[in-house]
Amino acid sequence: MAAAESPGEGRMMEKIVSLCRRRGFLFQSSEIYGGMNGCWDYGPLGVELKRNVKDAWWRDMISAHDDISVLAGAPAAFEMVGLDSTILMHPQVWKCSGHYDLFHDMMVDCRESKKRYRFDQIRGRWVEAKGRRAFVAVIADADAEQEVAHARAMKFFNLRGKDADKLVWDGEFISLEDVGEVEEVLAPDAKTLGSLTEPREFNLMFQTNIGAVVDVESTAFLRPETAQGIFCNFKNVVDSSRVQIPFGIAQIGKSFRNEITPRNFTFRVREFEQMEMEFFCHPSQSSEWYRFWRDRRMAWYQAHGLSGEHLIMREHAEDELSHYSTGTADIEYAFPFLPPGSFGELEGIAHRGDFDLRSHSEGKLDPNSNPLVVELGENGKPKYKGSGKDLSYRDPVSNERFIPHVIEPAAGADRAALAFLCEAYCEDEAPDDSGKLQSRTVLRFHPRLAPTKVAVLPLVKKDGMPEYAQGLYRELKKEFPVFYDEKSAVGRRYRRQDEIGTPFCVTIDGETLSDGTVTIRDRDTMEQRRVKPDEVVEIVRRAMRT
RNA sequence: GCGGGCGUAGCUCAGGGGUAGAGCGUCAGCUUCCCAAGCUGAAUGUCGUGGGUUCGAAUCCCAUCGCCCGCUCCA
Repeated sequence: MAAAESPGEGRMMEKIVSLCRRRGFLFQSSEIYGGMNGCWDYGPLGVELKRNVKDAWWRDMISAHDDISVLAGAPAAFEMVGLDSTILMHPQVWKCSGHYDLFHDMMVDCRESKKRYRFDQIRGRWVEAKGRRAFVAVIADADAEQEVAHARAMKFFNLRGKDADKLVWDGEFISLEDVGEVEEVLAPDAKTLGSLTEPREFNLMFQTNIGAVVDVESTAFLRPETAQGIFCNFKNVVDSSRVQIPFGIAQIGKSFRNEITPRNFTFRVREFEQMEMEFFCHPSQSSEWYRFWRDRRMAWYQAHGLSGEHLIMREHAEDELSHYSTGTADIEYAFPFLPPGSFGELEGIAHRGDFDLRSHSEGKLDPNSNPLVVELGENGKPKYKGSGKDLSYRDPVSNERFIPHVIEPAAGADRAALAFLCEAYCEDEAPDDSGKLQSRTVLRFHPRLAPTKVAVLPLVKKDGMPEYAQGLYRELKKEFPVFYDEKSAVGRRYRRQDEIGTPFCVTIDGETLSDGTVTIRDRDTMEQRRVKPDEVVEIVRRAMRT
């Protein structure tokens, strides 16, 4: 096999996007109406791929999890349960989770410098010179803002150092929010006045209204992450399911973020599917559990085909972490659309301490406080009131009552599917029937992720081969997604299956009719061997399991 | 949101004011006992969308939507 093209080279991503469309993995949403930015539909093969990704995750997290053994690397045995919470939740959820503040900003654009600023972050001071008045805006730390403003004012009024006393400052530094005269503002990176646009609202959460009456009281948000549905149900799950700490609650579902610039195929989109798990444990063991989940999640991607150097784990440096967290790691993949050497996030594994449960109980905590305290509003009361419900946990053995710490592996299902797709994409060469090398496109999916597991092909369309093949097709179809194809030359049919990543092709030939054996062809090696038809199920099953 | 590039058949693209082309793919048939481009035949587009200029627009102009790249933003 000749050298395969690796991601990052050439027009790799264009080829993948083209293949996805041509073969029915992904289509642009609402395409017949011109498309919708940041929205993609999964076609017949794509939906199978993505569902296989989610199934593999769910199996690993929930249905195949062994509650009673102590897994390698784990501090103890643990339980796992699932959940499916709603997309619409009480508006207070997002205030206490921090999303409301984080995702809700007024922004201004500078027409001159093309930069965009958060409206509340721009401060400045009125100054007068040469009979003109200007509001010199800066983005700087409080102790440096006068220095920066002075330098900019000098430059703006075209003054020399000795004329510094001609600058007449008027008043103290104030926020741009308190300035009405937009046309007299010198934007932080501009040389002329009045280059800033009016402040515009940027809401990264999708807003809607509950009920038919539209008013402020009815405003609701589409969830920007699934995790909060888990935190809000923590008590319900504990009270109803007999789980004991340590345990995890997992959920797969759609989330929505009104990204300003959706880009890079399905990597940054406005509607996406998450696979999230919140793992609740005793604070004294949380660091061990963090390391366990971090390594386990990495191993999951590797086991499903991202085994090469395109996958990395990036541990956040100490100074990137919130003080209440003992660790955060991103699992990242070198997507072909990224510059060489850069990686895009597939999953974040975060040690979140007791931040979330306490915020939903006491009121939104100030993430910068240490120890964590409730963030206060201007009136000295909690900025966002919590539920007031006790979300602590009583250990039934020791009787100790504590607020559990949380380890959160949060993965993107669409991003994972895209990474598996990119990693699987491969162009190699294979000889045609005259021995000449021809290019071959093949998706080397892990058999568990492949949309179709087996193709059944009668070698020629005569001598009873189709009938025999159809019988085998029906038999295999009881177990897996199987494809039957009797059209055109067998070589071409092999290539078609390679291109959609079908791991096995079973061919019925003249020998089948005399001795009852079929050939099974391996997608990656293109080697075939003769087996009994009833062995096929076991071969495929085994490949999917490993 | 800003700047640049691009939208013609399922895909890759050619054409550049006078009523739409190629290759591949697809489909049908033939051939074929193992790795796509053998043979024969067929289908397919209001040239992204809307408007304007013109006797006439895929072609020129404007707007809009989408894609790609760079900024910006975002985890």
